[in-house]
Amino acid sequence: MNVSEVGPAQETVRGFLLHVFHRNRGAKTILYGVGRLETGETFALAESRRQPTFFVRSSEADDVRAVSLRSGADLTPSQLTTMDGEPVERVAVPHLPQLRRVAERIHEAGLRTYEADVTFTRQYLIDHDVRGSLTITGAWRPGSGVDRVYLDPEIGPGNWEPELSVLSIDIETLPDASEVIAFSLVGGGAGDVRQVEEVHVVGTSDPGDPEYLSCHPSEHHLIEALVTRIRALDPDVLTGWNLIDFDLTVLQQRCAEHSIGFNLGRSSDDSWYQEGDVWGGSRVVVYGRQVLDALHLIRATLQRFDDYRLDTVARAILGRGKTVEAEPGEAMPDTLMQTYQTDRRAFCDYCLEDSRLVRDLLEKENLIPLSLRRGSLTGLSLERAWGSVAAFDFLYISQLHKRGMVAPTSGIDREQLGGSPGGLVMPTRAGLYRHVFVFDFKSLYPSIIRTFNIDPLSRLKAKALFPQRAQPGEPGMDGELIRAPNGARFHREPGILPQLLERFFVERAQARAEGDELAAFAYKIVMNSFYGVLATDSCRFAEEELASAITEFGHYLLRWTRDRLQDEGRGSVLYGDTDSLFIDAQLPNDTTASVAWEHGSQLHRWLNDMLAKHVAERFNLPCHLELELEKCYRFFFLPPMRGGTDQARAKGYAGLKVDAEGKEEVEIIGMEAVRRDWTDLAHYIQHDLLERVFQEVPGVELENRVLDWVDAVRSGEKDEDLVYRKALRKSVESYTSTVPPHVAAARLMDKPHGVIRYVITRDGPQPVERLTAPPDYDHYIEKQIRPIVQTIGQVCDFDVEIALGGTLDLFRSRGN
DNA sequence: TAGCTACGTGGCATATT
DNA sequence: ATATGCCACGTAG
Repeated sequence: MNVSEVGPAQETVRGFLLHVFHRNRGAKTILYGVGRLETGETFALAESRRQPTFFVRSSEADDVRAVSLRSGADLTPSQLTTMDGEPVERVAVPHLPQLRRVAERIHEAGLRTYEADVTFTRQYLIDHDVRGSLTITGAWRPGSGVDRVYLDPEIGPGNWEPELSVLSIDIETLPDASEVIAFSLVGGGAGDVRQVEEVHVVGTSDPGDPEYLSCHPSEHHLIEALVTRIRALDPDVLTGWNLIDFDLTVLQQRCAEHSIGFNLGRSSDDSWYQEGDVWGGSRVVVYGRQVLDALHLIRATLQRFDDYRLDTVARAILGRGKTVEAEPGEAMPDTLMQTYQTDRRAFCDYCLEDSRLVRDLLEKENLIPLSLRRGSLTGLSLERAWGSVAAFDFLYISQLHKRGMVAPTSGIDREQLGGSPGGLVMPTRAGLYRHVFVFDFKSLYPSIIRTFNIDPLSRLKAKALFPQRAQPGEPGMDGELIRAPNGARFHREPGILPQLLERFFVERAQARAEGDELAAFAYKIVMNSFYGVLATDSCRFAEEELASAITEFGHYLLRWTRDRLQDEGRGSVLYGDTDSLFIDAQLPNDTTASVAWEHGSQLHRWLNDMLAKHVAERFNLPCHLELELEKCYRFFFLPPMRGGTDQARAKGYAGLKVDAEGKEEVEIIGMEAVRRDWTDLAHYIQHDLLERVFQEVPGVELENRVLDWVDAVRSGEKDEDLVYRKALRKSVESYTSTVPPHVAAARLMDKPHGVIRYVITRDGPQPVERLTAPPDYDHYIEKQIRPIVQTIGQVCDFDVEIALGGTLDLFRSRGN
């Protein structure tokens, strides 16, 4: 090694870890980390001093020694305890595979382990309090795939977040994906590093070719070029649409075929693909980079789209889509092959645009910075930044360690979690109302957890003082303990979860104050995920009593608020769901927006004062619960259930929302107009009619409006709007008990998957890709228009049969 | 390499008139 | 023909 190349021995730099992994080298297991430094350089670190560890109870240590004799395991006493205060000993082994075997043998002997499932890399990050950002202190030397290599450096928490370089990739293949014919690369630079936009195809170059195009004589050369280009551009993140399950999978196969090393990473190891058993669970490991599939990211945001093709999502978000469209009745890959052969320019533009769309989508939705933010809160890599259980685990175990405790091993003979109730839905009467206020509890579940100190540890502490179970009933106090409506008790000494939430609430407010809405949003998502995690089997800290305590406190608070409002004559509660109350304050019809909002604000102050007083009096606790005046409807429509009763449906309503300035907007929640499995025809009609209802148009006008729609449908004018969209949530073959229409349509397709778009024709359901028969207009009038009209007709003054039935008969008699 | 429950609706398959 | 149960889906929160 050249001495002049060695950096100063104790220099400390800030950086960001992109990828942490381990390698079994001889009898040892070595940890590696790869990332980017504040200086812009890349780095790798190797840690050889640690041993994989887990814990066992000191009381069972002798039995453990007997069981793990000759396994290389080394037991040493520790200062740590289990969550219920039992001392533990540390079990260390030099080699990770041994750890699995030893832990298994201990479990088989009926002995308990702690944190035996916490991965080696996770242990390392938790112990050093590193969540992405870090500081590195130590000597380094230049490396081959990275700029600096550190051996056994000291690391600690950091506060620097990089601007990551993101390379968007798209490959084009023959229609059966058997051969790669082109690829495009877009992005790749961070800061002042260059951005690229390039397309590579198999073919010979031509003077008319666009500048961004490179030609390669064969698929072999093309793939070599792709691997070489990615490594040369050296991005932190690889992305693309369905990149993991299509592009990289195909690429790996073709690399194998051509004996080209499938190495897209920063180390000398080949990249590899792992199939996921759940949709979106697959991943690709590229050493030293992160692979973020834009499709997975978009799905993780829970935004809803008609389907998840790049074209559809890009049109919805960016307002522009793919540059080549499938010919009617032809599959996309075939149209694209046509283009490849006849118009290379168009083909290349198409290929390039696909990568650009992905880059622009991520940019517009801020998904990379958001993943980065989330990862920085939860200690997870970008790829896993959206996993709730893993995030909870990381945060909770980190805090347990700080309190001198270790967590139980996950997934070892834990009895199944019983169900716990969810949110409370208040029964209501259908109708059209005026001047309705919507109040809701801000971050209800996180505030409940914080206010009532709901936490695995505070429950264990309460149990120690008061072992017998309380009966469910009114919540309150048992001595100093807090008693939830489900009978679970909690100690007052702040638990880990409430403290984490308190810190997050504070940091979120700071982020807000600094105008960092992205960070604020990341905090909100993470805080909201805590309750769900406590109710799922896959989380080691979950307990039925914890989940029920949270939701049943929610029931209690919602009912309490409703009763205060009604008992004090402040308004009648029309509807409520989980954390919201819809209140008819019985204001005069001609109340202006500003007067209504002023009234709402008074109600709001009154409610919050009462709430704080109540929590103080009944529980002797500071109240972190807060009601918010969320909106005001000038008109509010609660639709009746289909059966013809006057009972309102739950989770569906519409209203004319009005802000304090008097600006009005129709809002529809949960009803047909916002459901993907209803046609656009139904969407438009429902919106149209509701808009008119809120304008108080006379019944005759509604009748005529419906007649117009019916005529338009029969004339063929609305054929575009007759498409149903429904997802196949399992494979076509596994629909055995019934054959619903979307499955019938799917069976007419080549390789049906995802969202099926179909039309009900005179020959039954047909996918839009294979449409042969004309639409069945009677079906649409009966099944899409009639139910919508009937729902509204039940609370408005017009005749449904005149609006629909008359025309139906008229056209039938013409021999339809 | 796993957040949750509550709810309404449509349509098919089957049992009952 | 009509009632009923069950499945599947998408949605609210």
